[in-house]
Order: sequence, then structure tokens, then C-alpha cells
Amino acid sequence: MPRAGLDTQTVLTAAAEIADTKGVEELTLATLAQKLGVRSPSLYNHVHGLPGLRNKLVIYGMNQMREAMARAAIGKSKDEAVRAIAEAYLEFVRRHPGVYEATNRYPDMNDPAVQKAAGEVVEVVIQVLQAYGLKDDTAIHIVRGFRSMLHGFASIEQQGGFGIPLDLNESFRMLVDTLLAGIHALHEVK
Amino acid sequence: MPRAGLDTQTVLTAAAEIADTKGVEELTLATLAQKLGVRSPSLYNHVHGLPGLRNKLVIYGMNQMREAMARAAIGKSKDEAVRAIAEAYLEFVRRHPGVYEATNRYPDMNDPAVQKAAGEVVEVVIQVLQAYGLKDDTAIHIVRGFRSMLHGFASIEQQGGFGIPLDLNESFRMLVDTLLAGIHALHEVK
DNA sequence: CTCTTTAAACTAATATCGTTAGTTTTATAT
DNA sequence: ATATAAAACTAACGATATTAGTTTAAAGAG
Repeated sequence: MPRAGLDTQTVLTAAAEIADTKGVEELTLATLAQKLGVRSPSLYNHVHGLPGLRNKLVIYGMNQMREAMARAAIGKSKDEAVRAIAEAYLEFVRRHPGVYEATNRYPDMNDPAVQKAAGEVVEVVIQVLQAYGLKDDTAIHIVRGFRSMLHGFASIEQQGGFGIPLDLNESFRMLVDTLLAGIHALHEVK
Repeated sequence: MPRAGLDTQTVLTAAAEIADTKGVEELTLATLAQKLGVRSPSLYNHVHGLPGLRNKLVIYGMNQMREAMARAAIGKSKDEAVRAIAEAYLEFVRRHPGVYEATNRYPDMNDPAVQKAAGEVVEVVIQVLQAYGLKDDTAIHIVRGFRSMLHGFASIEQQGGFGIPLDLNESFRMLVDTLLAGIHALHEVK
């Protein structure tokens, strides 16, 4: 019996694929082991059980997200950068629904590694907002609002919560425009 | 052995209490049966297994939510009504985190009963927005944006996603104000 | 008031899952 | 070539959901 030659990275990408294709509920040690051609206890050599797997997937997802957003914002500033980040966010969720859901469902906010990964995502947005010269507290409120919009829209869309057949991209664009208008208004008052 | 005298309503409120106090992951047929002083197979007389229980809880939660929002909007109109609904939404999530999470995690959008309950929640918002005299499509876009903000903010807050120690209620108020400003802008252009 | 019937609740049993303990065996280093 | 570390395994346990079949309490019919 040859050795499977598993790697934490291999395990993780297999887990991500299961989550994205079959749904996050289907991501179990049993299905993962089967996909990797191994018995489930063997996974404990690479991951601290199911909670450990989920934790790694959360961090993996946050990093992927940060990368996608940062890439989209390269060479852009202000409104253009905000729109680019928003689009990148939504596109990521559409392409990786399972990973995104895991990110929202299983994060252990007491884990410093999770805090770090989450902070780095927020950092990308903060950097983009700096161009507007907002007061510190104001910037934080805006970041919170931006995140709320993005997460809210993406997750409602993801679970089919928008019933009516009216263009979703248009709704999303209007929502981002609303945020931008709000930023502009604040900026003028200083 | 005296009979427990269970009722679908009794089962449901017990389930809601477990979800709200212990978390939605702790809501199992086993814990629920124990809380009700009954063996878990007995629950099948009142609910179609765990999926059925979750489905009923989803509908229950949506109805509670609609009621809270509708109550908050009584006797108010326009901005005042929008703010009241937003506050009622957030307060509901804070008071009933488990039921709210169930509502987002387990909805079967193919179930007509779920569609109906979800539609009735949206209907409350639509009624309030009618006072602004928006074009039909525009109103739908706004409702989507409003829902995105509310759900996004509430669920990020719920899982401790807003790390920085800055007043959350203030962030929420600013977010709602942003939406209101967006509505006003649309209204002026007609 | 007695008898019948319906269904609430039970016991018993099964499949799946996560997890731990202990064993085998492959790859790697010495 | 041998020794070691760890990857993968088997075996076993506890918890869960679920089904089938049984008991029995409550409600209705006469």
C-alpha cells in the first residue's frame, strides 16, 4: 500500500473544493478523507480534527479574499478603487460560495491567527479610504458600513434571498453608489 | 408514566430558547428532547425530524421579525419609519441571536411557506418605502440595499466581526443615514 | 359509564460521524 | 544497512438522527 503523501495544503484545497461544489454542510472528515483516498483518522496527522480543519479553511478563505481585493485595487484610487474592491468581493463570493460561507460560519475570533487574517482584509479597505482624508473614527464607521453592505448583499444573494427577477448587478451597483455618495458628503463637510 | 402533552408550539419555543441561549449548533433533537423531558424519537410526532424542526424555526423567526418591524413602524412614515424599522431589526437580532442565525442558515427557499414568510417581511419595508413615491424598479433596488445593510451589519456584529472598540450604535446610525441620503437623492431626480 | 380508537410516547435497533488509542509501515536520515 | 519519525491504518467508543414496532394514555362513540 503506497503512501498517500498528503500535505496540509493538499488537504486544504480539497476541503475548499468540497465546500464550493457540494456545500459547506457536506464538508466532513468522512467526505474529505474519501476524496483524498484515505481513512478519516489519517487526516488528524494534518489537521486538528474537524474544528481545526474549519479553522484553517477560515484563514485560507480570508487570505484569498484579501488577495483578490488587493489585486483589484492596484493602480486605482478613490471611487474607482472602492468600486473595484466591491466587485472583487462579490465575484469572490460567487466563485467560492463554500469557502466564503465557512469564513462566516466558523471563525474563532479568539484565535490570533484569525484576528490577523481578518485584520488584513480590513486593512486593504482602510488603505483605499485613506485617499478621502476622513477623520479616524469616521473612517472606521465607513469601513463598517462598507463591510456590512458587501457581506449583506453577497450572503443574501448567495442563499437566493432576493426573489424578484430584477438585475442583481444593478442593485449592487446602486448600493455601492450610495456608499460613495455618503463618503462624498462627509468629505465636503470635512 | 404521565403523558408529556407536547404541542408543536411548545416544541418550537423550546427550540428557540436553546438556539438563543446555547447557540444554534446546540439545537439538536437530543438537547431539545432532554429540555422537554422526552425521548428524541417522540419529537417526530410534532416535527419532521431535524430538517423539519429547523424549517419551522426559520418560519417562526421570520414571522417574529416581521411583527417586530411592523410594530415599530406603526404611526410613522418616511425617514422616521425607516429608522424605526432599522432599529427594530437590529434589536431583534441582539435579543434573539440563535433564531436569527437559524433564519439565515436553514431557509429552504423552495418551500412555499418560507417564501411566504420571507415575502411578508419584505412587504413591510416596501410599504414604508411607498411614501417616497419611487419608481417600482428603483424601490426594489432600495429594498435590496436596505436589507443588505441590515443583515450585513447585524450578522457581522453578532459574530464579533467588528473588532475595534468604537460605538457600534453610532456606526449603525451613520449607515442608515447613508441609505436615507441615497433615497432622498433619488427622490429629487424623481 | 364502558368500549373503541387514535396518536403520543416509548424501546430497540441501525447507520453515520468524529474522535482516540494503539499498530503497522513507509520514507527519510544516520 | 539500520534506526527513527511520522503517515496511514484498524479497532473501538460515544453521540447523533432516524426507522420500525410496541405500549398506553387520552379522547370520542355508543
